[in-house]
Amino acid sequence: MASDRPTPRRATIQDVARRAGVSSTTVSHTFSGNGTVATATQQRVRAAADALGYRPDALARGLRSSRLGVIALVERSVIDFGPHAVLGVDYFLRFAGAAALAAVDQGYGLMFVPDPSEEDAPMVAFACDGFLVTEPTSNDHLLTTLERHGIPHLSVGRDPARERPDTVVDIATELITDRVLDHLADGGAKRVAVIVGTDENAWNLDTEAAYRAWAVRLGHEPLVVRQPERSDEAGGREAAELLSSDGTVDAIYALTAEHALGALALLRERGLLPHVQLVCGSDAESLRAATPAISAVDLLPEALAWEATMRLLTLVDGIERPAPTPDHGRINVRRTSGRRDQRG
Amino acid sequence: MASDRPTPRRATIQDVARRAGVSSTTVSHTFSGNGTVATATQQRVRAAADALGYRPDALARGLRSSRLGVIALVERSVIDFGPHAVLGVDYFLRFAGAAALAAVDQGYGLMFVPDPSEEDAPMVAFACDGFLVTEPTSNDHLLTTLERHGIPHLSVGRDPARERPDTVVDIATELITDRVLDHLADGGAKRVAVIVGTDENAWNLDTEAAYRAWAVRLGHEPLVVRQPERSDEAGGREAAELLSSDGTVDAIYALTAEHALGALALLRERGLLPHVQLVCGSDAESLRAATPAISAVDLLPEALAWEATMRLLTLVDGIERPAPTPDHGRINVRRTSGRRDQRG
DNA sequence: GCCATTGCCCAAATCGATTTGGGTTCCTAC
DNA sequence: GTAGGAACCCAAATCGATTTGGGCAATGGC
Repeated sequence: MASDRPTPRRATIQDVARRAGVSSTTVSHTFSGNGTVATATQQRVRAAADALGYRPDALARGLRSSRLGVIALVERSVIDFGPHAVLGVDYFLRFAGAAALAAVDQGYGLMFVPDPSEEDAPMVAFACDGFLVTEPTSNDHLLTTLERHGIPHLSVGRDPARERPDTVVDIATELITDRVLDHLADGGAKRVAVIVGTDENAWNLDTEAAYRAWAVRLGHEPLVVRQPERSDEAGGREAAELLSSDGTVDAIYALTAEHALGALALLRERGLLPHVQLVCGSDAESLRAATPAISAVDLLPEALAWEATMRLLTLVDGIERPAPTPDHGRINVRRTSGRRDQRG
Repeated sequence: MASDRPTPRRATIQDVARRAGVSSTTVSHTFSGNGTVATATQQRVRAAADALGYRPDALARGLRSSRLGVIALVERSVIDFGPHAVLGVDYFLRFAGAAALAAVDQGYGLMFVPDPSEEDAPMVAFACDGFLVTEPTSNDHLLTTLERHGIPHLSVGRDPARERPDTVVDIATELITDRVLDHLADGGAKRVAVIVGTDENAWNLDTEAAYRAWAVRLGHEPLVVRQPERSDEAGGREAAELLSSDGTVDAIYALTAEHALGALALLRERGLLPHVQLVCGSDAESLRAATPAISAVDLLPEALAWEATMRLLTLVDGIERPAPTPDHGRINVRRTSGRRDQRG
């Protein structure tokens, strides 16, 4: 049904060679820069190529050089939970979009793939030149496979069970956590509690660790509530209920947007605003649109994606690329946190 | 730097053939089902393949059969405006995620690409077996190229300047528009106005057309405000200001989430809620989280993506696939619309 | 004048699969 | 007993590029 049209066969390198009156080797050299080709000949070749609308076949080229020109993006949460169940939606789209743009900027394509080590994964997944894995889980199976096969890869956020900082894009969780906590203290908080998720990823674990260290440093009694990521707003509400019943908590740091929204709803009902501060660990549209707008950490997925893509490509083709921005996580201060005289 | 490890060369079909004591032809036939291979031989081949961890090389296979096993997704808005400027964020991620899952489900990969007809596009973009183009613009250049080359493609939403319904996934804009308008009328609206975008895509144009037809049918005077998509909330606010100054408008249908949010802000300030109803044409987290929560059309991107992917794959490989759901657009009624006795 | 170098170009091998076009056997039917 | 067909297997061509290993002039150095 698709192929009954008189599809005009794409021009090959042979066609160009014939038309320019040279060998295919010369055509190849003209475009790749290998070998030496007289200027006049080059012009003839290019003219012929233009006339025929020649574009080299990525597959044939890839077969020979074993480089396809595509990197793979494996977004754990999206793959595992399905697109409609993704938390912090903005983060993953922004990451994927920016990574795609960055890859394209360097002449590569970006492929969205499931875990290629699974049996039913499309074979082409394995043909990718490198892999970007967001939020690896503990002892991530895919990372193990990639390591064993010597395939270039980078994880965004570390695998908590792994010690390979050379293949990790640091999301600076400790730094960010400290910043948020200091910000809350600066806003007058005497007792900060945190709501983290239950997935075994570095974000959850490192946040909790950094929080405990901070609390110890300041002589606070740590107070951590763990709620499954998928418990959504109900989970956040529940956690906040627990925390507010404590009576001493005057600031909450919730990692996921859903939990923060749930917490906000409860705080509002109980009339605890603006006394209790609230900051969310991953910014999202929904936080900005909430009433009152919730302060949140912008994880800067674009910057992260750009850095990750560039570093991965260097791993892939050995070409050094401009250093990425060292920026990491910025607090968007809204109505639910900050100095007392400035909040609602 | 990446290749100094003693990468164990991947097993080829020759290796398997040697180990099983057969020719490579037989190995190929064993896996493809072509030709005839004795059961005993098949077992030997499979055993050898397993032992060597053989997986066919997608590139080599693709070169011969000119089918890579990858479909391309071109999301116009994301490509053109960049990931952080995307309107209706949820829609595009949900679409991309669902399309990726659907493709994977059928053994294909999904590649995120920029317009491959551009000069600087990665060559591999052209190697894809089929193309999904969301929200084509008027006289979309890419669609023209694909048509000319006879490459299977589908657009989600029609190109307003084109008459090729066979390559379009219908987003049922007329139907949805009627539903929304009826819903508003049902909620008591006597005069409905719409805020549409200025991009020349079918969504904007068809919505306006359907609205005008509806207004004529009911004897209303049509009232349309066009605001650039990128004017964001300020644009929505401005439009709403214009509309409310009219005095007779008691319902607004705004297509983009940003415009709806801007409109809401203004209505709230002017104390026009709940007298003036408000519905948004594309659901998003931010609408749900707004106060009061804004009614909106869920365009069901997952269903759309699933249908589009399946239809495209049928175009690609000729294999008929299960019929998609005929469902299109569902109104999530929240606080800003509906029967008077049920709203805030 | 001769050898070495450089510039320019090409034929053939290669990448790893699929597909074509036969070859063997072996069985059945007449 | 032999022709015709399955059943089974393989060598070689093919896909469209890159890469290797020369070949042939013209140039330069001695």
